[in-house]
Amino acid sequence: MAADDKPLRADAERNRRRLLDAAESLFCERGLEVGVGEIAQRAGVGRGTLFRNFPSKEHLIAAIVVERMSGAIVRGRALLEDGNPETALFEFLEEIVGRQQRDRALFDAVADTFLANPEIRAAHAEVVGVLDGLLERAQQAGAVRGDVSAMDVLMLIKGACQAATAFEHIDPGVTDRQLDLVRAALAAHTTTQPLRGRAPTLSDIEHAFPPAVPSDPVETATA
Amino acid sequence: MAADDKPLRADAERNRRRLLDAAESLFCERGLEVGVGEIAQRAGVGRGTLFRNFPSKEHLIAAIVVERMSGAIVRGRALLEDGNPETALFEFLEEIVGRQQRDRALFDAVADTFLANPEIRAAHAEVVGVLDGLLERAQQAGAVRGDVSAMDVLMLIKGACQAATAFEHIDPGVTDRQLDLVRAALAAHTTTQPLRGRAPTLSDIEHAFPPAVPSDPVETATA
DNA sequence: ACCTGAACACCGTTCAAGT
DNA sequence: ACCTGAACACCGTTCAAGT
Repeated sequence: MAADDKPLRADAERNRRRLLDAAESLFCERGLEVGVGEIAQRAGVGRGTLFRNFPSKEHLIAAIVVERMSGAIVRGRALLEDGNPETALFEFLEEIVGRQQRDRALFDAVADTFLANPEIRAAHAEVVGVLDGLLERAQQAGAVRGDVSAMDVLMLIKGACQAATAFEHIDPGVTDRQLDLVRAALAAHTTTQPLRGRAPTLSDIEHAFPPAVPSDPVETATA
Repeated sequence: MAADDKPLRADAERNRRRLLDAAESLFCERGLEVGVGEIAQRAGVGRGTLFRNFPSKEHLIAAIVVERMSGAIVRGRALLEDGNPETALFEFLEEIVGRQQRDRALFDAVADTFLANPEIRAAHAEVVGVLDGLLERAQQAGAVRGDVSAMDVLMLIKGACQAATAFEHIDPGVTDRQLDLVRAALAAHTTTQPLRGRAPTLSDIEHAFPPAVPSDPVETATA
């Protein structure tokens, strides 16, 4: 619901793209603290145009993150089609983790924006959906233990993501190494005791963030 | 090296403590974006006093993080004394992860500050040291696989940390669950293929951040 | 030596005026 | 409809004046 409702005027659409491209490359180069002024300048538009397209700088960041995530989703769907059940899951995990490496702090912002931004929540839900498909196939093939959920796995690869963003340029291979450890944790033939608690699910998150207000905090009338 | 060099005047020392306490509780309550003005006010001092004690807001945050980390270090040392080799390691991991839960975004800031702040690097090195001791004992007891390093483990628990900060209040038990998965990854009796790459070590980090300049970027002469 | 708060610089956001 | 850039608000940081 929402997103591409009104077809936008031609030049407006073009400006929006330019802003996204400019922001993406600037964020990649120098991190999230680049000013909106510089972004607008690089895009060849005024500052006001940026805020016409995106309600705030955070929304701009969120839009880029969403684009990145949908890239991963496409890859994941392809793996669901052809990939072999036993390995496709881990190829998808590598895909996700690999994206962290390219965009530095971009994904760090997700943790915060997560809470508020509905578009990111939607993209996240799709990632979990694809991951769930890949996971179930791997489980039915007997390659992965049956008592874990997609969100279990998503949390598990956080360490690999950190390795990718912070240490890959120092020690190439840490990321693969972390993923190997994740593999070991998910191996089906473990004689380890069963996991405590219940498998976390998407609705746990949805439940925590009700539709909510359009983000503007209600102003308290000053006596 | 550094830290408590000069014994500080009595009132100055007291102001420093008040600032740390005020900042700690305010950060806990409303996150890192609380203004320095409000922190100084809560501490009962002027804004200037804050910047006399801490070169920047980030340094203030770092100082709090360091205090928290040394709390964990104390606990870890105690576990090295008496705790039994097979379980002490995981008790320490629970200790670390538990701290994330209490302080919300406080530890998120570490990932960034990490790079620059030497005091945090020092505290971090101590954590790795203690963890290394606990890990080695567990390995010699045959409870944990022998091919992992302390930093391997530190990265692995990142997922558990995220669970602790973001999901524990929704689904109590996720953190324990994640730690169980870490346990499975570290189990000695895995028949999994060996890990790729080499075990990451502390000197990998040290090597990446040379003593460095006092943080002020050299100004480029104009024209 | 240390404290204070007014002043400064910077950056995200808005909005009246333009096309 | 959309674009623009000057103006605004906010916040981290500095510094001259005080004790």
